[in-house]
Amino acid sequence: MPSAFALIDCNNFYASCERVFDPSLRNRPVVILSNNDGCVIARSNEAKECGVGMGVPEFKVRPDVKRHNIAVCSSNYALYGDMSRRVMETIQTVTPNMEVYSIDEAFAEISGRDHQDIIEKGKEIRRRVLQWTGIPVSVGLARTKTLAKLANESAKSDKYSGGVMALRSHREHQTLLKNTPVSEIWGVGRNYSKTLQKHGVVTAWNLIQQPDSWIRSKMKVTGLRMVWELRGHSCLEIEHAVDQRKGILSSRSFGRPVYDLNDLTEAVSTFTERASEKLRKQNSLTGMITVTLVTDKYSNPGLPYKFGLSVDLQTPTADLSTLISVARMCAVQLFEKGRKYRKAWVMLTGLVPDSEIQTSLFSEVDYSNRKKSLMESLDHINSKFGKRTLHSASTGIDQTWQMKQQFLSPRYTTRWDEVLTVRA
DNA sequence: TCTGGGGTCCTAGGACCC
DNA sequence: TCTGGGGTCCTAGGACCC
Repeated sequence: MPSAFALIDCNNFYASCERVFDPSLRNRPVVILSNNDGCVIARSNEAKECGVGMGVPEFKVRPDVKRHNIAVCSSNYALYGDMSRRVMETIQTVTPNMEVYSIDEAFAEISGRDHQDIIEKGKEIRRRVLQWTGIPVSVGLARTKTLAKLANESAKSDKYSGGVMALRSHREHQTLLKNTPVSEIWGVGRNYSKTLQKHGVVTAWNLIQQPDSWIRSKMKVTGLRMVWELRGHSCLEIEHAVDQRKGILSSRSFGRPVYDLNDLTEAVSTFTERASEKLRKQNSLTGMITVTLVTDKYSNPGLPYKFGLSVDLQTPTADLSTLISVARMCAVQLFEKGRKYRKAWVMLTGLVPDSEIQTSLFSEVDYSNRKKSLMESLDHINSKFGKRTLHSASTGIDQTWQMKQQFLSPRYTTRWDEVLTVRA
């Protein structure tokens, strides 16, 4: 039975989520800002047409916002995360063999009696997701994941595709590669793109003509794999296992510059709290914690603006108070009076499953059963009654450094007190 | 004044050992 | 005192993704 890889991608996902619950946004350009309302991270088609660029700082788009009556939203990850789950569950009802690739994308393997049957299933995914969740998606179908990505792009840009595009014939394959600049290939970023163009490799078609050894020397094995995929040899499979993260990072920019050690340790404690929550959620312990303080990188170009410190924990742990005390110690050591801090991050690495605690010869086991059950109760209470119901005192009360979210929509689908009111 | 927050994989090079 | 080669492990950094 023939089969194909599908890439299902939500159109302008964040903007579409906002529109599901606020119909007044439907015929207006919409942009979504990053955390801290810093820059544009998503745009509706109309906003793209108004010339709003991706990643542009918020203050630079203000004139456009005014001129074109653009709706501006802070990012609402509680809403987007929940909508994403609904979309993924819907896709799975059509094709169980799927991989959640990101918050708004999924790969799937679709088999059918023939090509036409496969395309019909692609259309069914699109129809069902739209009907069940209100989110429009595009579907690209091809022999490899990388080609499915490209097919998806043309499903989006081609008005007549109906949101579904399949690469079937040799000719279609060739035409698409000839029309695709290297910079648009999945796995080619800014740097590789520059190198390739310098050597006269401009389109995907040019790229697949190059000898393997040349590609490997320029773009390593990952690049070579990608080129094979473009040629039509599948090298990347559907990955089901949601594997464990290898590192956990928690960080935020501050809503205002921070000069004070107290504010800084408060923030670092908060990020440690969040990171350790993620750590326990995947049943891991961490062996190393890194705290980094970030100052304003734009005011002194060229000078160091990141200051980090890593501590080997001797024995892996997931205990909040241990982690917070180490993280605070790092912050105190890194802190220098007079610096203008913009951001901090806490990274946990050297993760091990909590079933495999290895006790170090020279120190006590940190993550005792007593601590473990304390942490379990903490996580349980917070998941039942809401985040930060119980939290460490060191994370502060006022949190005046917290990020800005001036244009936040309600968490319609995950909080009872913010559910949409149809008629009040 | 104002510039996101997560992640992954790969490689080079240093430390160390035999 | 001089010397080689091969292996492993770890880390930093660079590339990429959404």
